[in-house]
Amino acid sequence: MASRSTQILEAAARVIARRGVRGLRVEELAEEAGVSTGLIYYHFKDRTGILRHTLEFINSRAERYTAAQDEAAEPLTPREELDQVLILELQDTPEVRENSTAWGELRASAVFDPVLREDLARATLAWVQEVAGLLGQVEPLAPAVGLAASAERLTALLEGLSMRWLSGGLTIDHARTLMADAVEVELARLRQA
Amino acid sequence: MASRSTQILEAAARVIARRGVRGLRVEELAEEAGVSTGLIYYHFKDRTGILRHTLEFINSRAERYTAAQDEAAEPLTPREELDQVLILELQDTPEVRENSTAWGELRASAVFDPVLREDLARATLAWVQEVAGLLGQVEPLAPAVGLAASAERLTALLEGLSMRWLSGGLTIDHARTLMADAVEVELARLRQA
DNA sequence: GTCTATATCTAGATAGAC
DNA sequence: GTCTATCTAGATATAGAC
Repeated sequence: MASRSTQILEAAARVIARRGVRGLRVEELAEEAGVSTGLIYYHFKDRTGILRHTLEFINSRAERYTAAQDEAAEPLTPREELDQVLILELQDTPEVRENSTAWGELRASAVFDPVLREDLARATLAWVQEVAGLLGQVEPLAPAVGLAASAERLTALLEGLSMRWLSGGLTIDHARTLMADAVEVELARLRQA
Repeated sequence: MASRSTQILEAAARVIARRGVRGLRVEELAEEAGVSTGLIYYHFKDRTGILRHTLEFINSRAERYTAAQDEAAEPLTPREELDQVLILELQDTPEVRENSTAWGELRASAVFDPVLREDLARATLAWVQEVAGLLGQVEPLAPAVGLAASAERLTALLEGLSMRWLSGGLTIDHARTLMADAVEVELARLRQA
C-alpha cells in the first residue's frame, strides 16, 4: 500500500518536525526512512525536490484531516466548523505537530526565498477565505471587509500562537483558550458593526 | 566610535535580514563588513558565537528604539505608548526589518533548538508583561487575568502579522491597520469584562 | 589587528555492483 | 529498486605572514 516514495515522505515529515526544513539532512532522512541515501536520490531529483514533495504531501494531509470532519456522522454547524478549522491546528498529536512545524518552517523560509512565497501566498489566501466564509455564515449581517479583516487576524493569530507553542513558550491548552477567546471577540465585533 | 566588533555585528544584522540565521555564511558576512573571514574569527570564537552576539546586539538595539520614545520631548499617554510598542514593530525601515527578521528567525530556530528557548521565553515574557502593564494603565478596572490574556493575544498576533509581512503576504499598511483594530477590539473587551 | 592561503569537515550527489 | 562506496563542493575554521 504505502509505496517507497510515501514511506520516505512520511519519514521526511518526521525529520522536518524534529530538525526543521533547513535542518533536514539527506543522510538522517535515509536513516529515519530505513533506506539508503542512494535510494532517496533514485526517487527524488535532489534535496529541493524532497522538500517540495514533502511540503506538498504535508499540505494534502492537512486538508484531509480538516475535511474528515465534514464527512463524519453528524454535519457541523458553521460555528462548530469554524472552531474546528481554527482550533484543530492546536493539537498535540504527531501529525498536527508535524504539519504545524512544517508550516512554520515554510513561512520562515519564505522570508528569504522568493520562490516559496507564491505557494505560501496562495495557500494562505485560500485559508483566509475559508475562514472568512465561515465567519460570514455565523454572522450573515456582517460586511465583507469586516469578515476579511477578522479572518486575517484570526489566522495570523493562530500562526503566532502555534509558533509559541512549538517553541515551548505556551502550553497547548493555554494556546487553545486564547484562540477560542479570540474567536469570541471577533464574532462580537462583527455582530456590533 | 563604532568598534570593529560593532561593525561586524551591524553587518551580521544586515546579512541575517537578507539570508536568515541559518543562511548566514561567514564569508558573506566578511564581505558585507568589508573585512576578512580571519578577522571575524579573531573577534568571535565561532559561527555560533557570531550568532549569539548578533542576536544580543539586535535585542539591545530593539530596546533602545522602543525606549527612545520615552525620553522624547513630550511624554506619551499610556494609550499612545501602547500603540507605539505594538505598532512600532510594523515599520518598513531597515532597522525594524532587521530586528523583526531576526526575531522571527530566533522564534523559528527555537522550535528545534532547546538552548535558544530559554532566552526567547524570557524576552517574550518581559514583552508580554510590558504590554499587559500598559493595557492595565489604559483600562485600570480590567482584571489581571484579562490583561495577561489580551497581552498574549496582541503580541502573538503581532508576531503572526510580522511574519506575513516579511514573507510578502501582507503590505505593511494593511498589517498596521489589522494590528490597530485588534488593539481596539481587545480594549473594548477589557472594558466590558 | 588584519590579511592570505589553506586545512578540515560536512553534507549533497553520483557511480556502479547486485 | 536498492545498496555501498566515493566524489565533490561549499563552508567553517586555523596557520602564519605582515
